[in-house]
Amino acid sequence: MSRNTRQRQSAAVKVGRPRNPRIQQRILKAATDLVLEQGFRALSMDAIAERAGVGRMTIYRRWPNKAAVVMDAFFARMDPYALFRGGKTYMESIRLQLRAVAKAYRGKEGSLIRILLAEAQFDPELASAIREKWILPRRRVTIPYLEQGIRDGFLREDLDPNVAVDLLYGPIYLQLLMGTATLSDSYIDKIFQHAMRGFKKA
Amino acid sequence: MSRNTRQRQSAAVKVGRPRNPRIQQRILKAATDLVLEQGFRALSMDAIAERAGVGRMTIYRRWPNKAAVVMDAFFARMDPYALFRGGKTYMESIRLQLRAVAKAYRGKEGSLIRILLAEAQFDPELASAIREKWILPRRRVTIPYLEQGIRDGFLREDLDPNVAVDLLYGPIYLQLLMGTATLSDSYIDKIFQHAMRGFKKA
Amino acid sequence: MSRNTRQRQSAAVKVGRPRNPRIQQRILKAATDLVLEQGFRALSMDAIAERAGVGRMTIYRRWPNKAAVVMDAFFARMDPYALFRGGKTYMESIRLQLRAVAKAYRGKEGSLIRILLAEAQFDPELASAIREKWILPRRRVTIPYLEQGIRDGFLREDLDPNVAVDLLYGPIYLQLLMGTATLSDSYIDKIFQHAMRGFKKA
Amino acid sequence: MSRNTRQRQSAAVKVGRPRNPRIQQRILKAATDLVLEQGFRALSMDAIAERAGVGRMTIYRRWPNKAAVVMDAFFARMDPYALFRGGKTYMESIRLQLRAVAKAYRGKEGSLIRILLAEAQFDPELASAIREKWILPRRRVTIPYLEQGIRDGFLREDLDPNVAVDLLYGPIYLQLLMGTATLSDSYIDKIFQHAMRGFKKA
DNA sequence: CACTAAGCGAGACGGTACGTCCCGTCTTTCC
DNA sequence: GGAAAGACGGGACGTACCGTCTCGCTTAGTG
Repeated sequence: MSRNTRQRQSAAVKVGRPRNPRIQQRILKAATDLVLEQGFRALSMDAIAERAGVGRMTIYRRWPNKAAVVMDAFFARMDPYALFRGGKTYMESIRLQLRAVAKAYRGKEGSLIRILLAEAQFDPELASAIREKWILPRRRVTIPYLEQGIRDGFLREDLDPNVAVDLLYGPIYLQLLMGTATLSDSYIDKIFQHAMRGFKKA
Repeated sequence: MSRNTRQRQSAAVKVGRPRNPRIQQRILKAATDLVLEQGFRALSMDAIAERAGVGRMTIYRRWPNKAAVVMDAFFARMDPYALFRGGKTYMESIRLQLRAVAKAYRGKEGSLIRILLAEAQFDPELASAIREKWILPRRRVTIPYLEQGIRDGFLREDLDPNVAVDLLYGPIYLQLLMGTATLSDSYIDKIFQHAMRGFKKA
Repeated sequence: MSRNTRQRQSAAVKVGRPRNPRIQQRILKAATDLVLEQGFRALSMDAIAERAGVGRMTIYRRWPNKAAVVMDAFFARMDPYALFRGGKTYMESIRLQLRAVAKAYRGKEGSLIRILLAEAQFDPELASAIREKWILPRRRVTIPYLEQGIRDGFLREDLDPNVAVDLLYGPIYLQLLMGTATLSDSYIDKIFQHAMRGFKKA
Repeated sequence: MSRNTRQRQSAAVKVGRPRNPRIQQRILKAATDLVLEQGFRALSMDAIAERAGVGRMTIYRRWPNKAAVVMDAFFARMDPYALFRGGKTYMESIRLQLRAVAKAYRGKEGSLIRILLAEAQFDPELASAIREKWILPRRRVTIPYLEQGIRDGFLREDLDPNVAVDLLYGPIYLQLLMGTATLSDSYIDKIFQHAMRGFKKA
């Protein structure tokens, strides 16, 4: 599986007969554009179909509902960012991964994931899909870094990696959903720094 | 009963002529029950009205949409928890406040606030209402504690109180929305402890 | 009972305690004005009440529904025309009565009676009220004239007075409801003349 | 089957895409049944839709309001009666036409046209539709007969055909709306006879 | 003359129907 | 045989009135 995972199976799209991928793309683009231009409230299946110049059935043949469409639209965009690695050190990799996520969320992907997270509160299947396909993969990459850090004696022995990940990612999602701050790189760096050093004076 | 919430105006309810408060309560109870029993998707104005034994107009006279109803239902329940203080020290107060929020979110209030946060992604007015009336008040209490901690020499001088609050509350909302962990007291304590000490070995 | 029946009991108004007659008039005027200005579709109880500067209950205290209000508004205006007599001969009296009715129907009373006849199709009580209080009184005056005409040898022996009345009044109501002609005096005279002479060449 | 009603377009139904005619019939039948069973007041779009086993939108796609539905239901039933001809003489044809109308009005069609005439008092469009599509066609057939009768020297030279038609049809509508008599064949014959001979003794 | 009973405005209330919008399925027609 | 177009059953929306009710305020009539 290369870094950019070509031939990736779509996240939510129904399987079956091979379907015209051009149409798929038109639909995803239409959905994305509509969300960005008019917000999720204006995102009806009718609207997507009309914008994509497509029959409604053509959408339903591929996705079970509009959340699934948005989810695929999100993954189509997020793929390149997925599981980014590259820092010189473990902790640097974590920081860069945080930055990568934040950068994406600052852009169009932020609008999409916000919708997905919102919809997921009403749709357990969607919730589990997001968790399995988006949230957990990032954790699964991060946690071993932290464990390695502990083994290396760089991080505290009593660090709970799961809790640590929550501390790092929690603020990002808080900002994403509540908009109390911007997900700038410097904000991410502050989160990272504060988490590393702790609040208490040494 | 918190120190400063007497005579509190309902969060979202429209004002105007005096209205029968019993009916208000019946509506909020009906809405809460329906949400908890059947989820937000089953929560229609019709359903609330029928369950409450009330005409639909009676609801619309008070709230502009069903999210506002749920918001008031949430505030009616959360009032006692609001802005809890009581720790012996500043930091203890923060920890207890976190616990109080987590405790509420473990119960029915969690279902309500999840829905509200989700709806808020589609409804800027609701988003700002939640931010102003629920999220920010907690921050406004917490930040002075942190500032005092800095002045007292207990917390690092370069601590950014806003970032610190995000680190403390972010994980709670992450768990609330993603359900990757339970908001147990011990989880809260871990969050608090990790944030205080930092990840790095001293 | 004089010709113009002062102290007339209102047609449909509920009895009971004496009520302020000024208010009654304001309501009837408001109802009439609204019908004439905006048509019956705009005639809601709310609209009448608002226009009359009156509470809705004040109307319901007096009339059971808005048709009854319109009916009283009609009678208040039609009273002077009621059972007009005055021709030198019997047949002349009939003709003048037809003219009087037509004249009223050309004016505001036409709008009111049209509404009443229409509502009466859905409301048997109203139908019978109109029949008893408006239609039949006119017939009861006309038929003896016709019978006298037969006895006098002026009208055919085999004339059926009921059928004859229908022939005279039928066209008026047809025009009122279908608007295929205007209820001018000359139209009435033609009706009368045609009915008297018959279609067939002598 | 009348001479010139083939390919007749439905009276009020909206055009556009071809629609399922079975559904159309189900709707009209449901509407007719409901009117006859429970009266027009019980005739709501909801009730029609439910009775017909049809979504409300399906009705609105075809008719702008319930009066239009009833109008089409009326026309669907009245088509066979339309513009009946068949008497040996002109006057006989007129009489038979009157009888045909009266016969229809004695039955279910009477209930429908009563409702339509009533509604038409509140709905100018409906009024003009009834006038153009139902009332006037009958007049347009009758008047030439009368004119021919005049030319043939059978009817008076000073007969006004329009007035004459009013004399013949007026009583039918008077009875229909006021119910002061039954529209029996013998009543129709009396109307016809009285109109032909006139009231005055020869 | 004050008191009290009612009439009154205002409008909240439970309820029904409206006409619209969208969902997810189905059917028709074209390519 | 897939796709566009859109009709279809269904259900929620938010509005408009209905007819009833409950509030205070005004206003007569009565003791």
